[in-house]
Amino acid sequence: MDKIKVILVDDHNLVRDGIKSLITGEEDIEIIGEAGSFDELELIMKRGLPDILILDIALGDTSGIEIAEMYKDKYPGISIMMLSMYMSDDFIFNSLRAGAKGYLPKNTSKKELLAAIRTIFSGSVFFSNEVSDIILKSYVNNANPDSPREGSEEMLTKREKEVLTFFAEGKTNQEIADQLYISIRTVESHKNHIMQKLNLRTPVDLVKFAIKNKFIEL
Amino acid sequence: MDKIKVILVDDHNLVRDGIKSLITGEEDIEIIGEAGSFDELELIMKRGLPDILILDIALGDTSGIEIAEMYKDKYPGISIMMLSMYMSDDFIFNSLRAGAKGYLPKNTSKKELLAAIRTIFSGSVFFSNEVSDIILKSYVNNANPDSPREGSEEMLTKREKEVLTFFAEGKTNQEIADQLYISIRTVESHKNHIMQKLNLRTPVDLVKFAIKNKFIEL
DNA sequence: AATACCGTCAGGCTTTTCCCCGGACAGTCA
DNA sequence: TGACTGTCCGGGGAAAAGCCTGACGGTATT
Repeated sequence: MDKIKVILVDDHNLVRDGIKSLITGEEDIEIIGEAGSFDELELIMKRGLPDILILDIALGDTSGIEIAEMYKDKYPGISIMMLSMYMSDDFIFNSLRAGAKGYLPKNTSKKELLAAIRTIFSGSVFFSNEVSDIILKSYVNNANPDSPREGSEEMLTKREKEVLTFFAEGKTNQEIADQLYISIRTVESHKNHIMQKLNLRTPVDLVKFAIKNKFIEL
Repeated sequence: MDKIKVILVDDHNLVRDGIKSLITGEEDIEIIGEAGSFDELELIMKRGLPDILILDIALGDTSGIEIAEMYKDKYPGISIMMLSMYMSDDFIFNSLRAGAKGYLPKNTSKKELLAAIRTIFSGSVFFSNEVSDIILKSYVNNANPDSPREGSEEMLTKREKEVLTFFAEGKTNQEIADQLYISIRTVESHKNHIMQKLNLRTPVDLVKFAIKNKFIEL
């Protein structure tokens, strides 16, 4: 039987080594490549495709989510497992929406990691109890995690995102208006729309949202 | 010769395994224990003290920085190396102030990790080029990273911290005034003082500062 | 063709914040 | 005791933001 071919993508050497050390010794799994960035990944993908891609969600340049989205269409045969520091439901749902077949926290155990790889390879999806809990809870509260969720950045238009970014960088409405060559009224409109869409109350909430959703660096 | 005794503290198994796999095989270094939380660490410290403590800066319950501060006095013989996801200068300086003898990013190489351990054990401090760059740059800009630094929360009075917290929670000046039973003018004063002390320009900066320094949850 | 949404803009008004001044009082420390 | 700092408060004016309403052309979607 062929081994399960895995490519590892994480910009932290320590994490990559951790996974490697956990997998080494398993006879049915083989790491055929590893990368610390999207560019590296693209290179090694040319040398041979894996069955499973283990992707750090918070990759430096191009995020794991973005990569997953691109590969979902480009390589439909490859299953993607997301690796994340956090059990944030935002991350989980974004991963699902991007087509990931599994979501593992970085404090996972060897047992869980191997189970996840084998499960995904068999064509199923794998979520630890903790992750499924979060998914279930959100179903209960929120109906459907697929369509843009309440308070998710996907509800915002391109322009609104621009305005939000500038604002969260500390620019005044007038400065934003000047920078975008629009009237200050328009800026106000956009901000209002954002607040309504996201159900936020104060400018401070806007800033927090922008940080949470990585519009700006903290 | 005795081996260098190391205890590993990180709440991500993968990272711990990564470090372990890097160290295994080195004859002069021995991992005598590992922990995923401060409580666990306290337990294994009772069974024997290490020479070096490798500490994740972003530990779940008690942060690595806090632990370093506590141990600096409690176990002056133990050298602490901080491990961090980010090259943020805030993290670096907080680590130094807490008495850490080294600062390593999680994407460090095996070579650097081993060099760091051995250097610290020999009594020196270890910083990669990248880290020293940041430290140097800050010296140039900022004079002295030891006494309460420019933009450090230690410069704020109790009252100012209260005001900042309320503000970063999204309260208006008036609301803050009501809550603290002071005049809105006083609130404005406090805010002004904070901005001056921290050298911040906009209210948005205030919010970011509050988040960075954990006055509020994101 | 109708509907819905996006992006743009405006008037007019209120509220809030910002800025630059000033001062009072209490506690601490040299 | 004198100097300093923290905390408190105010005036007055300028700037910014917020709120509500209404509007118009463009572009998808259906």
